Amino acid sequence: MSVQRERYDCSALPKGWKREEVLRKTGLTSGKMDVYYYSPSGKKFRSKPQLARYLGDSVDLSSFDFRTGKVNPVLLRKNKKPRGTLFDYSRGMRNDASLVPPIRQTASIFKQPVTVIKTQPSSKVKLEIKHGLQEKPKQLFWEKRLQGLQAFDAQTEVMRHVDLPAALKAVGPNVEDQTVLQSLATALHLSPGPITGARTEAKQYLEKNPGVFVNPNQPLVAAVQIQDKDITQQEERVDFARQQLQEALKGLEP
DNA sequence: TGTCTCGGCGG
DNA sequence: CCGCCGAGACA
Repeated sequence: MSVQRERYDCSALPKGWKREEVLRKTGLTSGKMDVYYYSPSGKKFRSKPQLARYLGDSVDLSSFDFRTGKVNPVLLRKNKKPRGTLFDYSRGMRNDASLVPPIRQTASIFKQPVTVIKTQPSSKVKLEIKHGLQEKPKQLFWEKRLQGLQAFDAQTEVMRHVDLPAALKAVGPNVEDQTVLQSLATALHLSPGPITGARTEAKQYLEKNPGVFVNPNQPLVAAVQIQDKDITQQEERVDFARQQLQEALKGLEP
């Protein structure tokens, strides 16, 4: 009497997974089809979210149509990677709040971030609402939160700390060399503008009043003067690296 | 207690 | 309209 109780293989899913269709026979929703999936171990799944939670990222379900059980190349076209990109650098990246500069916190009653500017003489409060890209406020010395993080290689061995070139001097209270490096690397990675380092002419005031003398958009490193000597030195390094690469490629020839 | 089934909420 | 899930019915 009860129709279609059979579970069929589902080609879009790994081996062993079964798909089942159950027709509703009575009630207001009579005629509606319910679709279920069964894992190789027999666990029943009644929705795509439930399936996705179970499979994690072992199976990409972004183009999987739960209802039909097939891969649907069209329709779910939203999550397309931009073309021309060889690697998706965001894949596998940790969503680690400690690595992200502080973002603007806004009470949920507001529709968008609001900047309050107090004008000096009149002491009148002016509201400025910005549109488009918001400038993220940065906490002073926020890079110090990177302190103590260690890099691991593929074999999960801790990588040796890198020695800082003598020309790179830390700025700020109790900033270690490794923090300078982390701060610098982060700035190169995140900052849209040039990295010049912090101003140093006011170093004696800086630790007393960082709010005035520190530019939070720059890494915690003193401004560096690039000289011709540095440029030629770097050119030599690049030259050397290219030669080594050439040698290595020769070794790969058949 | 576990499974089956339909209702119904919210997108 | 439909995906998803709660919960009643039933064993």
